[in-house]
Amino acid sequence: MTIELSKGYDPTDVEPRWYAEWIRAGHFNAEDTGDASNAYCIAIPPPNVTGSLHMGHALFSTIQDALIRTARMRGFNTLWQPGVDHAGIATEVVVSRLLATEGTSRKELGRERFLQRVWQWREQSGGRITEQLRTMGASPDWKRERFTMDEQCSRAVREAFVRLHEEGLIYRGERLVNWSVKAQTVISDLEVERAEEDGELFSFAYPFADGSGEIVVATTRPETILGDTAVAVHPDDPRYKDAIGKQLKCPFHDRTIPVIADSVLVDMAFGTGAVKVTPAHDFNDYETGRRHSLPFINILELDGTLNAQCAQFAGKDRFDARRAVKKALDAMGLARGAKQHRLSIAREARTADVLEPMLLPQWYVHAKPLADKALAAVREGKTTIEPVEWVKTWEHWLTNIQDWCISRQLWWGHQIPAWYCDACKEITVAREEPGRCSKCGHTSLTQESDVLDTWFSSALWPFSTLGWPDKTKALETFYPTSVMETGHDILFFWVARMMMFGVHFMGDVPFKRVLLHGMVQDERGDKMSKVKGNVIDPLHLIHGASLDTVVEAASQKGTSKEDALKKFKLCYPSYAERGEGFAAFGADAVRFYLATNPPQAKSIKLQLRQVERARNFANKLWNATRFALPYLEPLFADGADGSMPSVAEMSPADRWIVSRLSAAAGEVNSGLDEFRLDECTTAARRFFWDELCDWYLELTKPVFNGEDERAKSITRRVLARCLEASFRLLHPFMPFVTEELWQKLPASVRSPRANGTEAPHLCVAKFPVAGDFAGDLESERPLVFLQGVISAARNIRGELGIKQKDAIALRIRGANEAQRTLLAQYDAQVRWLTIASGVTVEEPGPRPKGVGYAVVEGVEVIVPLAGLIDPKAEQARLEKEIAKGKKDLEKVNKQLTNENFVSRAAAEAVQAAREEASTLTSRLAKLEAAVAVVREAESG
RNA sequence: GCGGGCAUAACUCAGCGGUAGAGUGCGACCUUCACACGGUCGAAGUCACAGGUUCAAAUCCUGUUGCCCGCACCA
Repeated sequence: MTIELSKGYDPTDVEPRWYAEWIRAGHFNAEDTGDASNAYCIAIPPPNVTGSLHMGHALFSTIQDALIRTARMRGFNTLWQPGVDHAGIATEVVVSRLLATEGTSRKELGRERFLQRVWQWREQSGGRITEQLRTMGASPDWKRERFTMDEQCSRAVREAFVRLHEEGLIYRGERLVNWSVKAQTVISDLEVERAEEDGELFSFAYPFADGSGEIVVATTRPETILGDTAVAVHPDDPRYKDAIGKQLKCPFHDRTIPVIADSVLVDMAFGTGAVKVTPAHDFNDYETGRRHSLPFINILELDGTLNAQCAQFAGKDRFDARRAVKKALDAMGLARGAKQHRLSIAREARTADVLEPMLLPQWYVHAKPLADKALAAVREGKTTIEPVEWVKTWEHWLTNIQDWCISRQLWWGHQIPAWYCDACKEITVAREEPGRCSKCGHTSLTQESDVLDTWFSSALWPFSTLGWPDKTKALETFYPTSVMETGHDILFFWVARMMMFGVHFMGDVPFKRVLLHGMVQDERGDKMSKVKGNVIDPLHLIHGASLDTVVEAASQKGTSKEDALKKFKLCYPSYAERGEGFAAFGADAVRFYLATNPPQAKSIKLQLRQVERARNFANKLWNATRFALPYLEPLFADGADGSMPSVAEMSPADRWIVSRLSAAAGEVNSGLDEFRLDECTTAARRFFWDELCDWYLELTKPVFNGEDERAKSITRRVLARCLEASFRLLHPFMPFVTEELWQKLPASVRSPRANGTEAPHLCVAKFPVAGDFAGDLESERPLVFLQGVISAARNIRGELGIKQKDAIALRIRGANEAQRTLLAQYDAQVRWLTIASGVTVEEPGPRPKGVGYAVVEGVEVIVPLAGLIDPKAEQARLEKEIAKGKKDLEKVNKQLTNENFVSRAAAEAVQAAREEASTLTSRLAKLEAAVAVVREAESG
């Protein structure tokens, strides 16, 4: 039977088919064996349930799936633990928007009905990201999919909260926090997004209460005057020496505030050197207030309006109040001008709301003791962080860690398991709803309405997903997990917190290696954002999309077509110049492209043409197989021997390609182990394209078209085995096309699983290692010589402009016995690859005229084609060669005439230089003689 | 201000002590029996700058300049 392949590879047909087949076969399922020695596990950094696939997801799924598939092929009991997190704020925003379109709201529904609605949304739309990961070819154990809000994870959350509380590591306290008016919740310092914006610095005067003058202060938030409880100056500032301790009159209140001296808060050189202090609404002022025991006056309601303490401004929105305060100060004659000012503004990521520092009671995790353990784990080498540069960042953050504010004023999330006694106000913390107050025994209790920060549940992820707090077989098998792989931007959010909780609750680190990758950015190195209009949807690359579709997806909704296109062209100049959208490149191409970037590069500049190049590579795999299959036909027969021939049976070409395969396998393996996927893809691509296709395949053509059945049989097996091994090596990076092609190969050449049993699919076949193939540099040498001869002849053809249709009569001089044998053996191949009518091996003789001339390993390559060769072109070509040779020789001679080099350098280095010098000298002599003949011919 | 990183061919990046590499792009030729999503050949780099260490430096050290990323500050 002959399998015929279509002319080009079409991923849209192949990819979904194999994914379904792998799932059907259950290959992604891990087993809770209890045997940790053979286990390999990665817990997915859970994507946001509201999310849809972006380039960051594409990158992490590419990297993690490559590691996971490799481990699986190597025979490990492999678990990639999937799942998503419940993304408190983001989900409430999404569902609230949905409610708005339905004419209702969160408030109107009330907590219970709102939560029902969120769950309904979760069922309907919350699984998109996991579907998209399937499209990428990701191979987690879907049977174990977890959600941070499911029963198992929720139980872990309650357990963790209660234990930490019992240990005194969770407390409730009133501090200054970041309040989002729009999201109606507090957020932690880490989630604050700061950016420079244009603002205004407004100056006004505080008159002294005794009428002896005034102090001018400046502010970007004039409305906070209403909460001022002091004005600070620097103790060493001569301007204000006498003012310290005096009272100032508040413009809108019947109260006075003191002038205090504070060297921490005040920078004498900035503005007037006097600072108004609003302890309840500014982080620095808060600290100042504590240092000086100032009153803390809260001026804001939770909805962003000014409260009853704010005189005539009470009830006004914060931004209206700002304008009103300025106007009022102006009217009172206290305004002292305003100027433009760049300042950094803190916003909430989801709503872009300006955050307000406010004094509110919240729940906190006392982070220091946990952070110390996390620090120790890395210092002791229990967990390694790669690339190592990040260790310093890690240390810096963990040694300066702040307590973690874990309460959120949301409904969607894990409601804090704390109950307030309606009688005595005592707090009872418990795993399950307590019947009575732990202090007074009263039975009327109200549960804390706040929920926990989403990251609290994410921090438990590496073990809550494995069944904690129960002692499970899964934990026994897979904890600590092998690797945590994620973007470096998430080091603190996830990695540090997982480490803190893992070490604390499990007594052991949650992962042995932390691998951090960079950010995918646009072609120019800018972060992807809809505002910039440079967002690329990975699914468009996979399935194909028109330019209109691509451009529309790149920008925010509502951007005009022209605008969006302009932005796209700006951000992707080298692709946009074509004015085309994307062909269906396929998931393999996206994966392979992403894997060609060094993972540790801080930014990966998306080069769309390279995705196309990766697609072309998939097509190359396809076509090489298409070429080979007809010749492999005998291997399809029952009982056919598809084994790799022994070295003794192999031709020099066979030995060469097998040795190259061994080298490639070595590089792919070390690249995987060292988190250098770029090295894997480079090595595999080079082997397959530059060596297997460009050389070996071409060399087999005369064999397959010849009469030597024995040679055919050996070649066939070597070729089949090389293809088969290539697919195995490439499978972690291009799972679909390799599976498709592997299945087309004769069963007799397909490798078994690592344990020796039959592999029904490539995704579980043994991963190759260098030692599987006879690798030996010495055995490569004959082919290197042969390639040198062929390349030399081709170079002469190309540079002298010899037409394709003109066959040359190649002459080789000065070959030794082994080289002659080789040339005889590969006569047909040399003729085929150099378009020669014949190859004559001859003794040295008088230098011929009117020929192209080259020297390869001391052997002369002569291309006689009188009449077709332009002597001037040949002379120029030879002179170029000579110039290059002279330059090289000069360099080597400079070394050799340096006594220090000869006496001090390593013996091998000196020896190599000597050999190089002698080779170059003899080569130059021959080339110079040849050029002399050309000159003579030209003049005569 | 503190910390980290980068500077190599037109572009994106490898290399990190022993004669400068890849892919893209560019130029020429080729629709010869797998592939034009292809083949062959070619051009293209004083490896940011200045010192130092070394027999030998893109590679190690110091400094300078220019970019980038964190963290802090910004009344």
